[in-house]
Amino acid sequence: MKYKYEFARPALTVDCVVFGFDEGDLKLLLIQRGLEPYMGQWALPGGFVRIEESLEEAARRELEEEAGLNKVFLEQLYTFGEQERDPRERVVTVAYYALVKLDDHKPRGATDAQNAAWFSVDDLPHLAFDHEQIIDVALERLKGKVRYAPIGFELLPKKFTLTQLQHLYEVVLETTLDKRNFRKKILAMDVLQETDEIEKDVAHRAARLYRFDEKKYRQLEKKGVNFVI
Amino acid sequence: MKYKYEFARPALTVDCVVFGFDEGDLKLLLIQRGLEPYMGQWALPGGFVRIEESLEEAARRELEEEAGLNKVFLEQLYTFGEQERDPRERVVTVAYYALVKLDDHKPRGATDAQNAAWFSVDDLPHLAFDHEQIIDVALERLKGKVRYAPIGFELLPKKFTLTQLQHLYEVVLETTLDKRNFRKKILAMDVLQETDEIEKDVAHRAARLYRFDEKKYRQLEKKGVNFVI
DNA sequence: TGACTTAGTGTCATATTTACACATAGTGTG
DNA sequence: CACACTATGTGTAAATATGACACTAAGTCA
Repeated sequence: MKYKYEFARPALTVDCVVFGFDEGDLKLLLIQRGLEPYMGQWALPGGFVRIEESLEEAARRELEEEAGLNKVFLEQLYTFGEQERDPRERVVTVAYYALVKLDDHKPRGATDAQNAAWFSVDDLPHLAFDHEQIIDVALERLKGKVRYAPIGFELLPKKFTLTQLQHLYEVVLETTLDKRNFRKKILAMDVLQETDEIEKDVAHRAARLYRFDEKKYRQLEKKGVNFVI
Repeated sequence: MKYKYEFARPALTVDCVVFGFDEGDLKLLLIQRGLEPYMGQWALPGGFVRIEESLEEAARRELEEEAGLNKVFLEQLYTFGEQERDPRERVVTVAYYALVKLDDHKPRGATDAQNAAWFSVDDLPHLAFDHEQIIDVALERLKGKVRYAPIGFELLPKKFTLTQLQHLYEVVLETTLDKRNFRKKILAMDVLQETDEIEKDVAHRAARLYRFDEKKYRQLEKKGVNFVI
């Protein structure tokens, strides 16, 4: 007990809501807890903030340590500080959400020191702490943000078909979109680069692959043109 | 030094960006610091989170203690946790923003134990800590939020003219709006209640006063109708 | 070769947004 | 008391954006 303070201090943690997208399904990366409390239960990856690291550094470190993820899209979500959110003591957690290209990070085997697995957002296990509530907030944020910022691309492979992109928006926004209107709109925004490649290994006509043209997007953004689905 | 922990813990504070609106000007409530560090400099109202209170409770307590404000619109903004943001030691702050009806809370005299004053957002003094950065984030948030949620009304008196409302939007969004189009749009949303009163003490034709009809807004919201300027 | 699956494409009706100007009401002044 | 001043309050038309809708084309597989 080396650290002494005049006033009681809450513990400070970070937790990460990691989104992936695969086969038309929005997924979350969860970790099976190896320690009490809630040992054996699924939870968001996260852990204590060290005194010498920033909050985002802590979140990135935990993602690396617990899930082998690095260089992902990461943004602060919300800070949860209710009294009873941790049964041990007062713990305040700064939640982040991450978007990862799922095929770069295939489900890790159950052989990991900590068990990590992807779950479909509409088939989640019961979670530790207030992590279900954190996920609800993250889903709302994702829904709100994806329409006005080109972050959906963070969930798709570098090259993707327009149909994949449309399905992503449909799943996140919990709606259906008209194919022709969707294509018209997204192509009119002029932020997609057509590649000369097409899908592989599909049992039907292969679709053209596109990539998100970030450079062009930055230029358009400067001009005040904005991205809206 | 009664509180002892195995690992070092950052101190945890809350800071509040308090917005007001007056005479066509967006204002911020600042406090002149009575203690080191940055003694005498202007800063956001805020302080340490007590171990037995939630984050929002802490923010509301500080608003009451330092500015005599209660029952204001308050929402979490962002959590700032960079190493060097406090010269004393590691301090993580959860920032909130508040919207207050300025005429309910007239500028307090310089006689307060702590000096509190309203400043126009485009004429701010140099601030303590990273508070200028926090304000930048708050302004962006306000700008983003005011268009899609009926929070602008929190900054106006209960009864207001359409011109006041328009000016508020113009100042927050840093743009100009067409009078006829603005009125058409806001009235078409059907969330304003016309009163039978008109402005007083103006040296020109007095404008009709309206009030925001929160009940009606909730109903429309349920139906999926949304508020967009 | 024929069945199957998904890709890819255009038009028209409707709704929304934008641009734009003048008569009216009330105050203050000479 | 009339005239200047200031801000209120109002409608229309053009341009743009959105939403509905169905068929041919390309490729796989049996």
